[in-house]
Amino acid sequence: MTSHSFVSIAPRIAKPAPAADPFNLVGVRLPYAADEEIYAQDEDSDFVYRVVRGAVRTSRLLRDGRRQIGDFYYAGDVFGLEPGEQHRFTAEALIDSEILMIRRSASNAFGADGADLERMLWTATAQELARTQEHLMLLARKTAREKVASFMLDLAQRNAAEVTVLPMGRQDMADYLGLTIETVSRTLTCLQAEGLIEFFGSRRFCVRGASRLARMVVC
Amino acid sequence: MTSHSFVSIAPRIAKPAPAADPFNLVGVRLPYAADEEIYAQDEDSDFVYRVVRGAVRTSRLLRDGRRQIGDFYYAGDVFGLEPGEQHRFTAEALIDSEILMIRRSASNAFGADGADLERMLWTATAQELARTQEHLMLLARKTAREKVASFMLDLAQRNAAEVTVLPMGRQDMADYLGLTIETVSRTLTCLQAEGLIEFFGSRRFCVRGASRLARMVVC
DNA sequence: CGTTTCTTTGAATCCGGTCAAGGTCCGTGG
DNA sequence: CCACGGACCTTGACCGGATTCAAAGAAACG
Repeated sequence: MTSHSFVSIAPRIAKPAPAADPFNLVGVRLPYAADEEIYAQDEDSDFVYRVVRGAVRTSRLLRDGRRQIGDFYYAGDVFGLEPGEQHRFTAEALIDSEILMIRRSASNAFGADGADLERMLWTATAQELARTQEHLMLLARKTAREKVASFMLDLAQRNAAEVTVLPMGRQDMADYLGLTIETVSRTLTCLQAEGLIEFFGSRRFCVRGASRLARMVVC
Repeated sequence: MTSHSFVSIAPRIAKPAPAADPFNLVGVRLPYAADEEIYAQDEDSDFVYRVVRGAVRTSRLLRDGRRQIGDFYYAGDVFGLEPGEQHRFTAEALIDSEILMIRRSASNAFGADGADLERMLWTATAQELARTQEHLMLLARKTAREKVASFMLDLAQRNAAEVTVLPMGRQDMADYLGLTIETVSRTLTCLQAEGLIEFFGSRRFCVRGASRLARMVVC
């Protein structure tokens, strides 16, 4: 297992100014190794998390072993705010990561800061819902080609650098896209053969035909 | 179009006591005919809605005509609280319905009542997220049989009566489950042949093998 | 290096989609 | 009351994209 890959991905949510950031006031920073569990499915928890460095996947296991990945989270992203009493997904570090965690109920104990936290939780939940809806469309109504193309483009677009590093393996991609690992692999080979993307090894790639790629992402 | 079917489905969220219910304080009731639009995709809106009587579907159209149904809502359910500035889905009445609507920003204008509204919005959004995640699992990792079985069982379970009436047609079911209308129809025929469900016409059915049906709903 | 794990490729299969036709339900009007 | 028409639903035959099973190839790690 690679445990020191460096990944630089732009955050999904702009970090609030430090002064107004509830995480900085009451958060705790913890390191996690690759594949280490941050919290478990069905575990109840009162925390919310933010990726400081690294990358995280949330996943859910069905009884018969089928696995679905809920989402991937990168530096700056907030996760773990599933609304119920207990987590419906497991969260694991994809690579070596640093995670900031904060007690949700802290919002009651702080005056103005509590309101800030509340507001942040609300915003993050709303974003989470929007992202889940987008994921839903992808799963329900897209072909394997479209799924893989969306995924690669999405990843590349939140990366300033020319070359993007995949923090996850093919199996994780497959479980996110609702495909098998073989289909993902074949589709990537195909996209590369068409000159839309180019791989350097199996984890590093860059987009060659961004506009052509974008055109095949129906929305 | 049948426009006066009677549907009795239990609400997803228990109605709050009238005194604490923000809808009763500032809501407006409106009637909608079958297939009438309540709000449109990309329309921006400051309202939240509750089904008083009837049933509603939210759906989203891709450029090339592919349609995905977000969810179905029945009496007592709250909908329309997609977080962004504008709606990402269209909402339409499935059958003749009565809808209560309330201005979201009303929460700022009312003291304690505003807090109640805020709390209700939060709860409803959280529930919406949970439901969307469930829908995601269904779409990504279930076979046609499992999808249809889940759907029928779910519908039957929130119905006190012996016979359940489907407020939507086969096309709507298909667009919800990520299948074609033919596959839905075939699968229903198959489930009926196996004695798991029984149809009386194409809209009325009851579950015969609830436990066998439940067993095929992986979760 | 040798071993293990991950990825790619190939061939065969199958589930669900597509295309096409027939059947049913239901409202309307003769 | 029955005949007609249109929308919706079901069924059949065939097709194709994705899965499955199997094996080879590449990359990571000790």
